[in-house]
This record gives sequence, C-alpha cells and structure tokens, in this order.
Amino acid sequence: MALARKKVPSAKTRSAAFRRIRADHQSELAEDYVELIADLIDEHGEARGTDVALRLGVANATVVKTLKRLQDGGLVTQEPYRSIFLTPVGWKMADDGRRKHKIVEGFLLALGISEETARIDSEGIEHHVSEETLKAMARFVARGGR
Amino acid sequence: MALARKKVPSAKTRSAAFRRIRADHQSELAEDYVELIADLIDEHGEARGTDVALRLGVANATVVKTLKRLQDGGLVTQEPYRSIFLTPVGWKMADDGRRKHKIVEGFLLALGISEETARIDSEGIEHHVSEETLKAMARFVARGGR
DNA sequence: CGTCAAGTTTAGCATTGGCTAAACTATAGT
DNA sequence: ACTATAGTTTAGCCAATGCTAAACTTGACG
Repeated sequence: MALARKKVPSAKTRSAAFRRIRADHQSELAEDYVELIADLIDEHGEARGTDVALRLGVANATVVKTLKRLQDGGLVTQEPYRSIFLTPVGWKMADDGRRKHKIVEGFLLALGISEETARIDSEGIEHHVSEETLKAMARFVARGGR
Repeated sequence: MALARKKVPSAKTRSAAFRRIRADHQSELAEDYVELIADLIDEHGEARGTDVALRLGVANATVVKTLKRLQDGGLVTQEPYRSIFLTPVGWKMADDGRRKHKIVEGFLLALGISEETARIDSEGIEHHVSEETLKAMARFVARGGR
C-alpha cells in the first residue's frame, strides 16, 4: 500500500465507517418501530398493528413479520390479535431514540431549517449521529443557535 | 381520526418521511459505490473490485453482484476481469455525493466535532440531508461557524 | 512458454424487509 | 346470540445485500 497519504484515511478506517453504517441500518428499523410504538402508546394508550403500518407507510403483513423479529430480539411483547407492548429494553431504546430525535430536530430548527424539512431530515439523520455530534448539537441549541 | 392535533404531524406526513428514508437507503449503496469508485480513479487512475471491497469492508463477491446491478442501472461499465468505469450518469452521482459529503463534513468540523467523528458521521448523514439543510450547513461554514 | 499468484467471477446459501391475497379472530351493533 | 366489519395473521412471493467456497483469467516471472 505505497499509496497511503496523510490526508487520505486508510482503507481500514474508511471501511470501519461503512461497517458502522451497515450496522446502524440494522438497528435503525428496530428503533423506528419501538419509537413509533412508544409514541402510539403515549398518544392513544395502546399501539395497534394497523397504526404502526399506517404511520410507517408499509403493509400490515410487513409489520407482523417485523414485530416477530423484534419480539425475538426482546424489544416488544405481544399476544395474537392483541395490541403491542414494549419490554423494558424496548422502552429504553425508544426513549433513547426520542431523545436523539428531539435534539437533532431542535438543532435543525435552530439552524433555520423549516419545520417540514427539519422533521423529515431529522428522521433520517437521527440514526447516524454519534454522541459527540449530538452533544455539539445540544450545545448549539442551548446557546441559542450561534 | 379524532385524535389529530396541530402539534402532531398526520400519519400521512410521517409515513412520507419514512418512505423517503427507505428510498434513500436504496440509492445510498449506489452512491457509496460510485463515490468510492470515483475516488479510486482519481487516486489510483483506476478502480479495481478488490479495492472497492476492501474500502467498503465487504466480500469480493458482494462487490461483483452489486456492480452488476449498478451496471444495469447505467451507473458503471465494466468488462469481465477488467477495472471499473463510471458512466456520465455515474460521474454525476459521484460528484453530487462528494459535494454533499464535503459540505456535511466541513459543517461538522465547523461545529467543533473531531476529525475522526466528523468523517464517520458525515458518511452516514450525507444521504439524509435535503438541499435546504445542505444550504444551511454551507452558509454556516461560510460565515465561520457562528 | 509454463506456472503461479493475485484478482475476478460463479454458484449457492441466508437474512431482511417489502408486497398481495386469503384466512382467521374479536367485537360492536342489531 | 348473530353477523358484519375492522383488524390480524398466514402463506407465498420477490429483490437487495451479505457471505463462503470453488472455478476461472490475467499477467508477471523464471
């Protein structure tokens, strides 16, 4: 590898970033689900499959299948034909996600982004910000967007 | 849906965001590939499958399979056992991606994020920022991170 | 010019995350 | 209590993205 230079990150460093992104994508779906389920429970007192499907914009059957995986993963519990509950681990993940989401969205708003765009972009970005970046964003908002 | 409120975005609005994210994920891989191929061509004069695999942290066979899709999609051209080229469309996508990447990374640095984290986070974030946010980030950097 | 290493491709498999259509369950209303 | 209807589940399909192992090319070197 005679071509390595100071300014160019090594292949290993770069691949690490991509690996992390692939890992993020794996948990991303799970986070979206538990976050949404938590929201539904808070708003409506319960989370039903149909509502999840509606809000995520996917088919009912997809939700069923995914929930099965989440159940295997210990994030949710459910009985056939009943509504969905979060396990303690699920709640933790949901709260984590909602915290991140709030910080990112608030940050974008402080940056001057429109509400609409802030909502959409924060949904995508929230799963890819490190704690370091999150902290910086929170700081930025705290000192009034300067 | 008697429960709709001002502060709570409608299910349709929310699902739109999630739909966009799923769509983003589709193009994300393609962008990562063409961006990386463009970088390799610029750095080494050519892009070889092995290098792509190494930098992305995936197996060789995975690269082959993905490149076939990208070729079908009109982003790259290649002949068996030869190195990889970008089509004009591929170059456009690569340049677009690199532009975004640069803005996001520069922005994170201006925010005070460490180089290491900025590199990693920007890799994940770049695919999820709208033009509006991108513009705001560029503006922020331009006025010296205030 | 034959051989070997490096690189590439093929074959075959698994998982994830989508879908539709059809079957099933629960429950509200008559 | 019966029966619609709304909601849920099952079955079966597909595409994308990953993997390993085995086969094949290319090009360099003796």
